[in-house]
Order: sequence, then C-alpha cells, then structure tokens
Amino acid sequence: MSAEVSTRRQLTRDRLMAAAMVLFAERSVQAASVEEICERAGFTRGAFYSNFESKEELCLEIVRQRGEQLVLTTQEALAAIPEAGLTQNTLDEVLAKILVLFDAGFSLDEHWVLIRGELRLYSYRMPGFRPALLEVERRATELALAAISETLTRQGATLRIPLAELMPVMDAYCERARMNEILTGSPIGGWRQGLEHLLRALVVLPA
Amino acid sequence: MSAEVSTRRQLTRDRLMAAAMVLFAERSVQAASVEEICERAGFTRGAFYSNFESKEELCLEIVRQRGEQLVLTTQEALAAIPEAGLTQNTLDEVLAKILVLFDAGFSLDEHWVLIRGELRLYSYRMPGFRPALLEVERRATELALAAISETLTRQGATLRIPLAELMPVMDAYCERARMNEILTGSPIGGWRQGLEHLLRALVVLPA
DNA sequence: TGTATCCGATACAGTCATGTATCCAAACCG
DNA sequence: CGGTTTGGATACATGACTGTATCGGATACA
Repeated sequence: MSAEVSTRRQLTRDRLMAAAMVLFAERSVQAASVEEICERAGFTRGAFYSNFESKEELCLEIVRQRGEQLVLTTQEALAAIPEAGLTQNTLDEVLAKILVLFDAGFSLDEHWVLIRGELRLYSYRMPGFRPALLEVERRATELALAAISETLTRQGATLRIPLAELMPVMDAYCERARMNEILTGSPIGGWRQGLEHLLRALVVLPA
Repeated sequence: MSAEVSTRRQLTRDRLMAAAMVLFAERSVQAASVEEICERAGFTRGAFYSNFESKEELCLEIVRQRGEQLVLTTQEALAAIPEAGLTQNTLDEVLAKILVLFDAGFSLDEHWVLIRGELRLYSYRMPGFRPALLEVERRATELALAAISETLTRQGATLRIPLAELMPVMDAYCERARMNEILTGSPIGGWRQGLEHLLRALVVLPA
C-alpha cells in the first residue's frame, strides 16, 4: 500500500464525506440515499461501498473528522486573540472570547446547525453512533469552558451560575436562535446580540 | 354527513395521529412509513389515504392539535396555581410558575422532545409546513411570556435580560438538557436544577 | 515492458414503500 | 326494509434504494 494510493483513497473519502454533509443538511441523514451522495460526489455506489461499510460508518467518520477540526480551529482562534487585548473592559474580553469560540467551533453556519440537529436525532436511533457524538461534544465543551474560565479568573470576574452550566446555556441558546433565523428567514446574526445580553446578565464584574 | 359518521372518522384520525407520533419519536418522521403508522394504529393504508392526503398533511394536523393542547393545558395549569400561593418568596413563585409552564406545555417528556426536534428539521425541508410550526411555537411562547411577566411585575421583580429573550433562553436550555438526559441515559430531572440556577441568575428581586 | 494490485464502475437481484383503483361491509335514510 | 353513501380493506403497478458480485482500467513495481 503505497502512499500515492492511500492519498487517492483519502481524496475520494473526503469528497464523499463532503457531499454527504451537504445532503444531510439539505435532505436529512436518512433521506440522503447512498446513491445520491455518490452522485453528488461524482462517483457511483461502487466507490462508496469500497470506502465505507455503511452510511452509519460514514457518519461516524464525519463526526470524528468534525471533532478534530473543532478542536483545531478553536485552539487556533483562541491563540489568535491578543492576551490582554484592545478591549476596554472585562466583559468585552470575555464576550470576545466567547464569540470567537462560537464563530470558530460551534458551527453556527447553516449547514452545521442542521447537521448537528440531524446527528443528535440520528444518534438516538443508532446506539452504536451515540458515544462518538457525545464524546465530540464533551471535548469541545471542555475546551471552550477552559478558555472561558481562564479569562474569567484572570479578569477577576465571576458567574451567577455554576461554570459547568455556562456552555450548555449559551450553546443551546445560540443554536436555537440560529435555527430560528434559518426557519424564519430573518436576518442572521441576531443571536450575537442575544448572547451578549445573556452574558451581561450572567457575568459579575469585579468590584 | 351525520354526526355519528363524523365521530367515527375523527376516531380513526386520532388513532392514526397517535400512532404516528409514537413512530415519529421512535424512528423519525421520514423513516416512519405510512404503512407502519397504519399497522400500529390497527388500520391499513386505505384508511390513511382516506383520511389524509399525505404524511405532510398528517404532520400539519398533529401540529395543529398540539398547538391547541398546548394552550389549553398551559392555561389550565396556570389557573391551578393559587394567586399568591404557599411560596415563601418572590423567586419561588416565579420559579413555580415557570416549572408549571414547562411541565405542562413545553413537553419535556421524551416523546415530545424528540418529535419537536424532528418537526423542526422537517419544517426546514417542507416549506408548506413551516408556518404552522412557527405559529404554534409563537403562540405558546407568547402565552408563557405573558404569565411570567405578570408574576414578575406583581412581585416587583425585574430581569437582567430583555423579557422577550427569557423564553428562548429557558426553552432552548431545557430542551437541550432534556435531550442530553435522553441520550446519555442520565437520571431525568436535572434540567430542573439547571433551570433554577438560570432563573436565580436572571431575576432581580425587589430591594 | 509486463504483471499484479488497487479502486472504482457496472450489472443484478431482492426488498420495501408509495399511491391508486377497486371492492366490500356497515351505517344511514327514506 | 332496500337503496345509497361512507369508510376502510385489498390488490396492483411502479419506482427507488440496498448490497453484492463481477468487471475493467489505471497505477505501481519488478
């Protein structure tokens, strides 16, 4: 198994996964037939079954890939924030960091909001798939929480709710707000303001 | 069209809808075939197509029914709360009211959490279906918000976020928390504590 | 340059869901 | 009590997806 071949294989895998994600968002995981996925990727079913055992395995692969991406882009984005930046006050810095997190990792772009919803429900029905999804979400949350808490303590700010609940609250709110924007066709980005309100309410600034 | 016949018809419609809801939760809206729904309801496809034009219309009917139910049970539950009850302090009363709302109407029971997620995604793909779903959610939110705001002002309490955002935040959080309980198999009810934390953080008691 | 291997295409058989068209039984009405 | 209407069952034709088994071409390697 030379590197060249392996590369080619990886390329078709990637194309299949990319096509799958688009279709998962557009038509749902279940409704997206293997054939459709292949067609969109420019292959036939032969390629699919040569690369994946089933649609479930493809989903697993997608989630795994997504998990790594999430960690990488998040770390990257966080690293790009200047240590004690241009921001005026404590809250601004916390907010900035959180916005970065959500922009970078927690995928509020249309496709991912939909796919996330899809995969959550999918995982309910595919027990073999559930652990992978939960693990990815856990790791992402952990990472985000660490970044936020670090900023908070450095700034001497505290929270009005337990730290561990901060991410669930914000994450759930943002995703839902984004979903509403998608469904109602309202201008996107309103979730940012909502998030800011929420944060102003939850963070206690140092005296 | 005598009343008797109409009654019978309504009965089979109800059975079909009930069966559909169970299957929607278990296997998703798309995966639940018309045949399966009929089978579970004790009919054949003939009955289905005699009563509904398509699965989409069935979904519409379910949402409509759900909307009415939601309003009724919510009003009922709210009415059952003693005006200025047994509760010790302001926050308790607000919290109690909100818990009642979520218990009664916002369907944190397993089936409805799943179905809600299903229908949201379904509505993304069935534009004809979307308005109905959004309208139901809007009405329910409105109702809940009115009840909460009334209690707040009566008690002289205020919020740290705009009133209009209170429901989205709480609703999204509770639904997500409940979903997590379902997926992880963790003991149910944790969302209540989370909700209480959230509320304590968001409500400002009168001086 | 010839040969083995790898990878994706093609062909095929089987399953399942859909929607319609027809049929039968029971309830209703005169 | 007999005809008519209503509601649901049955039968059928069709189409789509799945998974496998086989084939062919390109690539790597000797």
